[in-house]
Amino acid sequence: MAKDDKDNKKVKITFPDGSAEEYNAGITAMDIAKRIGKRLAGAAVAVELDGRLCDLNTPIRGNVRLKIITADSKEGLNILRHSAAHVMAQAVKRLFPEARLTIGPAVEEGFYYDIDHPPFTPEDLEKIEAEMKAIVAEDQLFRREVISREQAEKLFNDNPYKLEMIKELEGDIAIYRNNGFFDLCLGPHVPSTGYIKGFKLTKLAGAYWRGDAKNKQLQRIYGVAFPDKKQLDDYLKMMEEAEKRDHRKLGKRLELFSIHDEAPGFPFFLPKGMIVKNLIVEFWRAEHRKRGYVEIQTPIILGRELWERSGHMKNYRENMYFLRIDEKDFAVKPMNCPGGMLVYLEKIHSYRELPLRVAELGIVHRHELSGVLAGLFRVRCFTQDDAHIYMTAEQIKDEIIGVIELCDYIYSVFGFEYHVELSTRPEKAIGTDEQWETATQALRQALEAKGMKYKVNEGDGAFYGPKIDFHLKDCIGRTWQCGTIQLDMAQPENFDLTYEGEDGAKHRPVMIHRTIYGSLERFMGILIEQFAGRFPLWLAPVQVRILTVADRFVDYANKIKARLEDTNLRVDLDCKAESVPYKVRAAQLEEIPVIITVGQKEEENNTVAVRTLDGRLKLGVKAEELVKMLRENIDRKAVRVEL
RNA sequence: GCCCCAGUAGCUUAGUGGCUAUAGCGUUGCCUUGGUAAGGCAAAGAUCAUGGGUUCAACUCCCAUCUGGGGCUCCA
Repeated sequence: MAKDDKDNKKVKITFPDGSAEEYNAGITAMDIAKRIGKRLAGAAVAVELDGRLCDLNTPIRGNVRLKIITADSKEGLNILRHSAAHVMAQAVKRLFPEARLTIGPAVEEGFYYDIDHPPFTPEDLEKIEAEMKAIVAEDQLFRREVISREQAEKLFNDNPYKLEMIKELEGDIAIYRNNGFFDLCLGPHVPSTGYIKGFKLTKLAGAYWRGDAKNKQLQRIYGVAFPDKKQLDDYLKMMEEAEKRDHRKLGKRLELFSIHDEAPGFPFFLPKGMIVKNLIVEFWRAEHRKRGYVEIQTPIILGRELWERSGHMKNYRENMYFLRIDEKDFAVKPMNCPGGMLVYLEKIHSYRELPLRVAELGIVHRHELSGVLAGLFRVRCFTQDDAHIYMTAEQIKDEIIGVIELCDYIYSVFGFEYHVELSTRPEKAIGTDEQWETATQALRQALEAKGMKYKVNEGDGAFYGPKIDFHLKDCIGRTWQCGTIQLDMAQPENFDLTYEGEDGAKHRPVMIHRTIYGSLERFMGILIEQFAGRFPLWLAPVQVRILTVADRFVDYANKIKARLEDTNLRVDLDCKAESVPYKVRAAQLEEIPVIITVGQKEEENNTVAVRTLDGRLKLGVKAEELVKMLRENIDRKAVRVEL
């Protein structure tokens, strides 16, 4: 790009819609944004010049493709949030000059900054927020400066973190100044601090330098930021609403599960939660049977030698529970695979049996760090809907595609959206480079064959192989890994698994571990939040509640109840001496999908009055008619009851 | 495990160095016999998470432990 031709030269600027205009060289994107302001959806915050993000006040000296970035776009929001992080850092430095800044990126909904300083208190947070408001009110300009390495090292000589970062940077170094504050930063930024209109500091946390627990713990301050106050308020309101769907609260209110001090991280399932759990298992079994899986169950406690052989003693020990019985060491299984291996080894397998799909709903125990436990999302004991598939190398791709399809189908029945990640070789790993390469390629190819978008997590695989993970969202937008497909080219070696090939010789099978729900517990947590406790009819613990208008209709109510129960519906009866509105309200609060009322009119005409959760009422319905309608809703696993 | 915050009837919650610790929901009993999101009255229900300390006096202040929440690290 030309540098010094700022004279009266014209530059040609091409816009994303293909149109082009000529301007005097040296014009800034800000000027252009002002001229075309009305055509922009939101406030201009930055610009993309030939595909590179730049500040709005960058002078344009050559022909370029130009795209104005507005505050309502994804990039625009990131820029705004990153600028908010700078403002926060500036506020912290004003209030706590001895604090050392490290890094402060934009994240989804907001930003954070990691700061080396003794822990902040919630009162400090308020002060910092007030100081930020002052800085925003001052509307300070953000100015980019490119300096040499030496200048940078001098400027940040009191900050070892920044010096470490400078060392890793190549070429000249960019800093941003606003008023007296400066920070190492690639940019771009919004033109001035006044752009940051709706923000709030949300939480304090400890975080390790470079994300490594061996390093010093820093103080992380999180905030959210939006282009205006209204969007911030909407966001805060939405979060408040979302918290009402928290599975921990609903689990208690709807009597689904409980967790006690006597067993932290080990959930109890209550009768209603058990109904839901059993139903999702039933569904899972049916779908697996259709796809040629067989099911086994292996012990929860297995001898130490097995874990030595599988490599778990070496690679997973910290997470395992041990016990000693009759002077012999045992471990409680953290994974199902070693048990599955023993089953495979029980007989000689032929190539004709492959792919061999062996499923197991295995209860596993893992000693997770106390700080990570979270309701049903992160527990120490969970049921894995595991399966091991043994196959030939040629079968890998099709098998993985089959699992991807099964996952997609099952999630779609629940109406879940998900995203996929591919994780590659971690530092702590067994197996050779070639094995890892082949295995990772196989997963990649399957994903590409299905045309799936995926994110790559370098070094995030299991110690025995690379994996594809399926992530589902909870009510506040956090994602949790549920389904997983893990290629394992190591365990078949460890256990010397073989099959007899067409040539009569022994061959090593390839094996995958996979789950769909991941953990029944975690999946149920997601399920509860997804439906906000209002389960579809086929999953509802109580499908129909019958209520009586007065005591003298209890006999008739019982007759109706027996009738419905004959068709396997889950029905209960409320004949409390309370008013109808009272009992209707109670049933609605329990999220019971169908409420039946019986009184004089119903008994005389041998009918019922049916109310659904949406408040709709249907009078004079015959019992057979109702059963037929409910069965139809259950059979197609309808999300909302339609009568 | 680390950082920040919290812990009062089954649930939601008031309270604060000082008589016997609020209230609503729920539960139980009685009255009411009703028509689609709360009828009335009454009773029972709390060693204020646990253990220490400070004080004439602690639910309240301090320390430790446990548990929970949000992050970090880790992971289904």
